[in-house]
Amino acid sequence: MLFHLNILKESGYKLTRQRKEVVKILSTKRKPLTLNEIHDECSQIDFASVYRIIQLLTELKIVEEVNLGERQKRYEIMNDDHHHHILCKECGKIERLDLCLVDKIKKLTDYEITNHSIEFVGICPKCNQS
Amino acid sequence: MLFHLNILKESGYKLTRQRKEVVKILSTKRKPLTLNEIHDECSQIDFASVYRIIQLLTELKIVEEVNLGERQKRYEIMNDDHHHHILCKECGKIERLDLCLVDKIKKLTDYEITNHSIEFVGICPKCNQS
DNA sequence: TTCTAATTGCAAGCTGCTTGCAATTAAATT
DNA sequence: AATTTAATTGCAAGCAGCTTGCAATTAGAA
Repeated sequence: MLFHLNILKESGYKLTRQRKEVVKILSTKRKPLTLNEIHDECSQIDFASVYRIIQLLTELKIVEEVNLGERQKRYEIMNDDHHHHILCKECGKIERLDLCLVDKIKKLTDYEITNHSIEFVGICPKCNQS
Repeated sequence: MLFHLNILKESGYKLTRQRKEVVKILSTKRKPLTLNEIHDECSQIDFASVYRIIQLLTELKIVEEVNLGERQKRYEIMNDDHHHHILCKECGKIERLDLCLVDKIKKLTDYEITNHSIEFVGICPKCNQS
């Protein structure tokens, strides 16, 4: 929380009531929330501001985008414990997975896995030259 | 192509001009396309029909959803060669990865990986009971 | 306390689906 | 081959979730 606010400050951004509240919500919940869920938790912050704050926090790597193939993206506070997620198709519950090797997953969880996705984003060699 | 059309037929769906054309486009391109890209390739098919055809093809597992964290989902014809993808942040190029173990990826590609996601979808034990 | 550039709230607009419904059509039946 | 009818399509309208321009507000430097 304080650590994350420092990143904001040190990067030259103002510590507004709105930014502090959004960071607080994400730090408390510690799970991937949609923009709407974050907005719902907020007292008196416009949706557009939540949107812009989350954009900024993502750029600064204070939060991380989580994409579970739902209609909307989710956002989770970033710590140094890299992990992934598992989503229940039926009830929508999202749990956390602390391991990321595919083969081990089925042994590690009691879920009946119906889908998984492993996707990478990066810069291709051609783009990397220029 | 014919194989995929048979699945449609055997599942009791009509082989319409529109369905055949969408399957043909996906079979020819053999890469993940957005609804808009599919619609653009079509001659005279309404967007809503493309949408409903893709929904059906996905249910029948003739096509597979591909989620690369973009604004829209993509859809790719499904064969028995399970694979994943790598997207270039700069130029948007999407390449195919025939391996799916994370650690090996960086050695297997010349991309500079900036993000990856491994997400699972399934049925949680509680939902599985009921 | 004053000042000013950064930030916010408001309102309008956009993209990418999603749906209801009447018209059309594939294919089963005659 | 013609008829029939339930499935499928096109059209048009609508919606969720984001995105942006701009005037009002405010954090924090002076």
